[in-house]
Amino acid sequence: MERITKQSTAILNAIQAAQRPLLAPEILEAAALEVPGMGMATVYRNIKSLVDNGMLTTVYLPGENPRYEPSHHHHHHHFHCTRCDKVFDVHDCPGDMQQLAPKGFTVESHEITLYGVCETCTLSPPPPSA
Amino acid sequence: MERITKQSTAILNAIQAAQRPLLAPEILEAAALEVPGMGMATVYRNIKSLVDNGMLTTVYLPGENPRYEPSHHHHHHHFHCTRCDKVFDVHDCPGDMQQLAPKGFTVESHEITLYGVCETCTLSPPPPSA
DNA sequence: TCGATAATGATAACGCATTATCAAATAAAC
DNA sequence: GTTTATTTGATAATGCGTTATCATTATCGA
Repeated sequence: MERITKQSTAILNAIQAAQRPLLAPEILEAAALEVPGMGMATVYRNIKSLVDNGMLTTVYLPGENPRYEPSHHHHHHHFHCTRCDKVFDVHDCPGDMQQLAPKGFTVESHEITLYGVCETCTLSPPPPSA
Repeated sequence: MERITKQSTAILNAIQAAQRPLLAPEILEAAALEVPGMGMATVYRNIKSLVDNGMLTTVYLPGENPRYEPSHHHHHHHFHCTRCDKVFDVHDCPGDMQQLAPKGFTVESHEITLYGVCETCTLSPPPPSA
């Protein structure tokens, strides 16, 4: 992945514009708006390259396929909307978690996932069921 | 899964004795001590049945295969030891997380995973490398 | 503009956890 | 103990995300 192509540009644009971690199929969907006909393999190839470069960070959430976001290099968490299944960054953190662990255990890091309803879904409730 | 068999008994024993969530292969390993020659398919069949019954709860951690523990029906979290990869229950909780979410988002639940070194691994450091 | 070479797209293949299949073994009702 | 239906074990098959293959296309340095 040394050359700049329409596809690699569209993929990077999609990820940076999203402002939230995207699944591989979401990256394809967004990038294909810019470059119609783009293939899934191209998305995976570029993701792999960007992750290896350190430009992209892989976000693992419980029971979910990996998502990808630009590397932030600062500690943050994630909010998973149970309506639209989109994931958003949460920049706040309750801080040290050592006190939660059992005696004798040493906490080195932690991950927090919040679940609920995002602002968009709150403002756009689902249509009444038939 | 209506009949009680050596296998189903051993599987349930293994899960209840573990005092921590187990992966399917860990359940096989433990139950096979009681019933040698047990097959993986039997483990998956019994897990599925117990989960359907509500006896077992599936524990999803980021980037991990599902683990299983007896249904607790109380809110708790998990500690993942980065040395031995075992997962332990954490019964403490920092409480409501609404304040972490962005404006306009509603938090309905949360998951916390702690990472670090468990007591056993702290007391049994790895042997010096060759 | 040309040429070397890397990237793409289509598709096959892979890895791995999980599920289905089915003959043999076994639990439990009679 | 017999009978009958369920469970088991071995193994094939499945699902699905991801990666490899390879002919074609496109980038970019010369």
